Amino acid sequence: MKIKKEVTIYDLAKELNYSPSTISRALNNHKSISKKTIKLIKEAAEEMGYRPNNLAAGLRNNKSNTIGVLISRINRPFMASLISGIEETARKAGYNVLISQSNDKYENEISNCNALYDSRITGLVVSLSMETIDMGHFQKFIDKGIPTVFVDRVPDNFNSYKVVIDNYTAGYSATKHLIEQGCKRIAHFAGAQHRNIYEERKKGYLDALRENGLPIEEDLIIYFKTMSFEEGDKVTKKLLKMKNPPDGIFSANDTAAVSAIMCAKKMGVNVPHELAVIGFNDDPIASIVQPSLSTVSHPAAKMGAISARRILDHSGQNYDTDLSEITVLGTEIIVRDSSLKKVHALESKPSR
Amino acid sequence: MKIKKEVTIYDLAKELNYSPSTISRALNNHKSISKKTIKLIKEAAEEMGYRPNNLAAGLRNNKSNTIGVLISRINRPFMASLISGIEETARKAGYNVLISQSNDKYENEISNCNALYDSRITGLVVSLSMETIDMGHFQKFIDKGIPTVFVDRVPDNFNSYKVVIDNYTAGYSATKHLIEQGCKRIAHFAGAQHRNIYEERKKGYLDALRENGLPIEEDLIIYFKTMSFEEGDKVTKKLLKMKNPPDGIFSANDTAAVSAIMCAKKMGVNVPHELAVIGFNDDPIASIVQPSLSTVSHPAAKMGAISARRILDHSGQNYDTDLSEITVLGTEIIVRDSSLKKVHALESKPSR
DNA sequence: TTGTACGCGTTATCAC
DNA sequence: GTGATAACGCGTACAA
Repeated sequence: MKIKKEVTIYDLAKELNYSPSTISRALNNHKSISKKTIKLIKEAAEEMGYRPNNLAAGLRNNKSNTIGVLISRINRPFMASLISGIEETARKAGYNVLISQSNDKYENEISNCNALYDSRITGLVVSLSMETIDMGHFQKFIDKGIPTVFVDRVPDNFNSYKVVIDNYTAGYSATKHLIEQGCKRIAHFAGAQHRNIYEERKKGYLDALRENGLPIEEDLIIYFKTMSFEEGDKVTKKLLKMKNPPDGIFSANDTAAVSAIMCAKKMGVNVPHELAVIGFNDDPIASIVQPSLSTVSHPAAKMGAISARRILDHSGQNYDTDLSEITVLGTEIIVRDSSLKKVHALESKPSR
Repeated sequence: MKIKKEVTIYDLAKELNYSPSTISRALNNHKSISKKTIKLIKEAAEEMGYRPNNLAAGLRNNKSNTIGVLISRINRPFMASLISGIEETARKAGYNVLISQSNDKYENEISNCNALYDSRITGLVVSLSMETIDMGHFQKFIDKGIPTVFVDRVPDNFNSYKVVIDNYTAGYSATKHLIEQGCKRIAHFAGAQHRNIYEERKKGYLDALRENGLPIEEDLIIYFKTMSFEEGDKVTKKLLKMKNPPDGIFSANDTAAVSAIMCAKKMGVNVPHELAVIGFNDDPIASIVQPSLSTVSHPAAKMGAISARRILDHSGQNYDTDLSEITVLGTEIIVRDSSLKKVHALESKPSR
């Protein structure tokens, strides 16, 4: 099979009797080229099947119009939506998106960092792996003035752009909601505490208890390792077998919350009346489980879009590393059936 | 903020009193360089913070060690897992992954195709948009010898690598399963028929009915536009209000199947006894809904891995466009509660 | 408004 | 085992 030769600006130049520079300028809508010439050249380019070579342009400009994304795992609803938001925004601006997943391993995060750096990405969007504590591998991006945006799982000891939700307030509100529903002994499914999103959610939980005169019981705070369905199932079983079981659960993610609901049902514990549950993220499963799971909305796609925006807005300018701008997005408590102990005036509660 | 200058092989050359070519060769483990020199140079590179420039290497070699991915939407469980599989395989081989989503629009697919082409990707993995009929925009990849792999939603009028599941057999088996459970009037939620995955599933459904002596009723075959939850809800309501409603549903995706279950419950129709339901994909919601949804497994991550493999295996070699190798993966019927009319000897049915 | 000439960082080819 | 050189395709300073 014969492989067709690439059409370059030189071919166009020869064909149209222009110099390569004129071609280049025309294709980039340079102001010094007349509209007419631009049109002529672009049409010829189209016709001859010319396609720009991003590699060459990137080498020349020392940047590739590519946003790098470094996350833990793609196949999680939150992450997929995050990427989707990034991609959409980037694409509209003519940028490409390079993705890599760390699988929550520190080592992978480092090597992926390098791979992305080697591709001379224009900017980087990161959601830290569970393991990551040291941030040294990100320094080279800062040093080279490559805008770096941390999303959701952000570091607290590293100066850079950050896009987060107000985890503290969300945790507080979720807990408060359970209290308002009449819960007296609320358990908390907590994530790894060195990832500050989980720490903040727990702080909100603790403060909500305190401010409402409820005692804090260490037994009711469960520190999860993975927050998986299996882990949630095991933990819930244990909790419900206590002599004095909790009457509410605030889980830091939906997966564990859903497992709690299903476990409770299996054990004959009524949700929400004997056990009210609220999760976090608003994953699709939250509206499918029955009773449907109350949860905290997590604007994943929006966070992705904002992160991409941060990078695009830097395009060309120098990157001021002293500026550590933090964007904090609000969340909303989504009340469904799993926490509705009191029957309100509401006739029907939309489950979706 | 000062931006650090890039360290290049020239800097290394000057520092170590070698020529740039030797540095380049050493970094690429060229056989003609002694182990000792290689070690020396690599250590110095590490120490001086050298990082290769993929753009330059890509320009020189006319390929970028990057796999391009073109799909409809990232935030669908199947697609996210597919990408995850591609990324994992690519990463291990030192390749990057560039993603783009068409949002099921033909126009977007074309422009994304161009964007990926412009980045001189090594290979392309595609799952077609719902709208796509004409395949012209993929021709340039073939012409240039860039291996192109179609996954799941593949064309039938275009010669190239394809990775699919056996949709016909899956559709047949799913329907057969419902028949074995005693269903006599089985409805089918069908996807857009010009996407052959849906056409095949329907064919399997039809043949299963025929071969088991059940009549085919056009009223029971519903052609969906989006296969969304809302659409499924509406359709199910209508079906169940028929004078002679179906006693089974085979849905071409899980989302619509789950909506059918939830709709039936709302209307007081017992699932599975009055209405057995089986879906397709094994999305997370399938094991959460109650009764849990029987479905067809869809090895998304594996399909991604295989697609990436196809491309990697071509690395360097010429691409034989006459070879249209099709990889067909098997599927499995996952029996859960939504289709279990007959109580089998099984004591407990794992819901997950 | 357009052309000339050079360099971005790398690697393959040829020479020694 | 190593060095010199050209070339990949493009963008831009400088010149005209």
